Amino acid sequence: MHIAISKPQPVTGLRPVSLRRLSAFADLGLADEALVRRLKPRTLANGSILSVASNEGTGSWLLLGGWAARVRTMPDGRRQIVHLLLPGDPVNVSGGWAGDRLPIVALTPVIAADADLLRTVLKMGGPEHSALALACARASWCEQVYCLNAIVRLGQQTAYERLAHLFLEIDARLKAVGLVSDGRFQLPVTQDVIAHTLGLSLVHLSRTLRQMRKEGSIAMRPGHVELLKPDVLAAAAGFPHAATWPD
Amino acid sequence: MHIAISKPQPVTGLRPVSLRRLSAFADLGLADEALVRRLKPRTLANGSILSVASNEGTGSWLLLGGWAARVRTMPDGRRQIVHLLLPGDPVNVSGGWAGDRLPIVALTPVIAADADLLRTVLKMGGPEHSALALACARASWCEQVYCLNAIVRLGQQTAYERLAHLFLEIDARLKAVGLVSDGRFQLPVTQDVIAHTLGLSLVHLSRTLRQMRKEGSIAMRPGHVELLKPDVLAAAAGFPHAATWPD
DNA sequence: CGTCTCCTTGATGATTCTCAATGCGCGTGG
DNA sequence: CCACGCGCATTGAGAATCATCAAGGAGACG
Repeated sequence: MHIAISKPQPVTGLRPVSLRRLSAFADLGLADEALVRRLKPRTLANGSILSVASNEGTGSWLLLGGWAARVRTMPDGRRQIVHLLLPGDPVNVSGGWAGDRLPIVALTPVIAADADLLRTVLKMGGPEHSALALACARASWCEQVYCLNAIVRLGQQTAYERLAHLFLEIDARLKAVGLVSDGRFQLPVTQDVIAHTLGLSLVHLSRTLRQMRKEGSIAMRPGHVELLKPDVLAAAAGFPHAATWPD
Repeated sequence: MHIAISKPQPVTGLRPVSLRRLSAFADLGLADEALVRRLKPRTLANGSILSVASNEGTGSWLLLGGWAARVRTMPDGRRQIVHLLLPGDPVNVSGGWAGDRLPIVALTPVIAADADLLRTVLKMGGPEHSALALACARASWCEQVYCLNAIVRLGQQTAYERLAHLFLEIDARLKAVGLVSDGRFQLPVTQDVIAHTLGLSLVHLSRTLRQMRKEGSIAMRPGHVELLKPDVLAAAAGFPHAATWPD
């Protein structure tokens, strides 16, 4: 069963996916929406570097389509995907999050709105964009929660459990931006990517996927995944990925 | 070779360890120092809960002696230590860090200054304590970096590599507050704690420690560790834990 | 002296990795 | 249109890492 590289996911619905995502965090005003809409979308090829390590103030984006990841590479070449970035995610917009200093790589062709302007505006702290600033801060908070979850996943769980947990997390995140239909979501990355996210070898991940398929817990069509038995997966995942925010 | 539970580490030097730690991040003014000194130290028994999950605004501390940890427990009882808290660490003082929502458990008897007042004062954002706020924010930043490092450690490294990396991290952090002398630092926790930090079984950690001892990379006396061959350990650790901060 | 906690060690088994080979789909160029 | 190459997924076999179970010992403490 193959997972094919696909075209960037289209912007569905009337409002861009970025606005749908951010509105879930705060009631955006008209000025907020206008500012977000003004940001220029760009298309980036698979493998592009969206952001370089230790280079602050550049590489701010609102991800509109396609997947990307914060990656850490070790001197001997081993790679760990620290966090997956999905459509709707703001990246490097709010300050104060160390994850923003990790390099970001496009895992598929990507459409992203250049948010350097947004970052600059929010940094000034004007009250006219306080709702937008709050929304971005909460999105950043959620990303932190996902990273903390990753520590538990990698430290305590088996391959099967890790995969179940990750699938549920992706499902929930994509649902939040309306990218799950009929219980199916697009998985536009190779198994290599999932393996690097879960700290597993490609071969072992492939076997774990097969096991889930044979059990009937999931179904896969090229480039897509369907969670057939979310309760079974949730039982395996063991702990939730709920990302509630403070304030 | 045994690692004994020991008494809380004394506050060494003229200034409390918290001030030594924070001064490394920013030039504290007299008002800052006075505020920190005013916080009341308390003694907490081993196993005490310093902070409860999802309970904001309470459980702010400046750790003065002893070790604590942010812990995540799974429904079936498995535990992962997400982050170790060492003497000098401010915890739950700055806002905006999701790690502050994890439960904190004392791993040894602990001396900690109650920092609820500090948190409140900094939250008001007055300019008279901007340096102190900056120092706390940078400490929080460092903690985030350690958590991101943990993801790579758990996802990509072998038991030996993880242990080497953790020892170097602890060594560097304790050095920063003057708690390493003659290349030796206190390790006041049981091997169980280290195992839960590294996502390893107690037995396997014990064997890995033995291996390092036989190689002569480390030496252990009850409650203490000495890194005899830091270069060997660094080569195994593979990636640095440098925590530089922005702004 | 007995008990308790913690560390150590051995034996065994499960999980996971690595190496290697195969096959499928797809694009490219003849 | 077909042959070929390439990237990706799959599968098998064997080995390494790591976990679990179990037993024993050293030290602390009452």
